[in-house]
Amino acid sequence: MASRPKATVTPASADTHRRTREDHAAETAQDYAEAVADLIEAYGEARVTDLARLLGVSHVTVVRTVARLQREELLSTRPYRSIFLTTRGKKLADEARRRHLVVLDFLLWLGVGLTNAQRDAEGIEHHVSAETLAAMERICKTRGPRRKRRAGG
Amino acid sequence: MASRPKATVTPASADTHRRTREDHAAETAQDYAEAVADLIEAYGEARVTDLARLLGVSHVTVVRTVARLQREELLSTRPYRSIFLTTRGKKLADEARRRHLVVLDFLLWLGVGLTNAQRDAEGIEHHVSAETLAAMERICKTRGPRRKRRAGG
DNA sequence: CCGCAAGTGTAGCCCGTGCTACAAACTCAC
DNA sequence: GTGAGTTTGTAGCACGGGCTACACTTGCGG
Repeated sequence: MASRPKATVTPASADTHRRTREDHAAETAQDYAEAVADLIEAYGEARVTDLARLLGVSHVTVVRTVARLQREELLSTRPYRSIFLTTRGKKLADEARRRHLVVLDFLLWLGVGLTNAQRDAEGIEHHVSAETLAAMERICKTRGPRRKRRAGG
Repeated sequence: MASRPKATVTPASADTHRRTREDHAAETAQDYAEAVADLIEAYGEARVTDLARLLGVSHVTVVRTVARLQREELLSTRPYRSIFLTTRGKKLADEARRRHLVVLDFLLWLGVGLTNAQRDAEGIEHHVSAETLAAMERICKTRGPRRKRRAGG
């Protein structure tokens, strides 16, 4: 195989593709930060069980992930106590929510129905660069809300 | 905590969040199918090493993942031989590439620079529902390509 | 035909995230 | 204060996917 023209795929493509464990872990972190912020806002505190329900996983998974995020200083908690966001965690949550909202708004602007817009926003928000996010914001503004009547679907 | 108002988060939110191992595995499958298709087109065959380079992971990772995808009948290969797409694999690759192109085109339409558009498309393509994809296509067409001069940056 | 480099495969490790089953702590009501 | 029910934590398993180190094939060039 030494002879065949090597797949001289530009290194860039590898870069483009590379989505490592760290990326996934970072997504999880954002989801948790966002969820904790939501719960605190809604109920005054975030508990393991509520997080589990909100995120759709077992409480065990939450416990372990919260432990990891605590190691990473995004959350803080003590055994059998509720969960808080650290300063860094708050920042992360804010960014995440902002992204989330921008993407969601944008999808609605695009004409996507609420249900799908919400679902897709969850997935997309972790993958939009600052540039794309800015473009989304811009277009939503300059062209005015084009949705309204579709908000139900 | 039996008393406090339970986080009566709509079950829907859990549904919205739930992104399981299977989702990740499915994304990987799409990436591999797409990559294999690309390599076959470009070089006539897909080999482990080329895939590794293209995807930016070690050959070992490729070998194991290819084995899994072979189990799932998306790819076929034999030891030390090159890798083929099964019928199902081809179908998956086609869908993936179509999505990819639509998303990429759309991002360019949005005014995002090529580099970021490519990177973001990689991430986003796995998370757009059929509805969103359709909306993207529609808007690209009805409003004509608004990019061109920005394709470089 | 033989050796060597490139390609491919295997062993074995780590980590994140999912689970069930079980144990411990907590809290409320009595 | 105590018991019951809820919540939280722990043990132990599975799996995907990342890696390095090492072993084996392959195929080309001499």
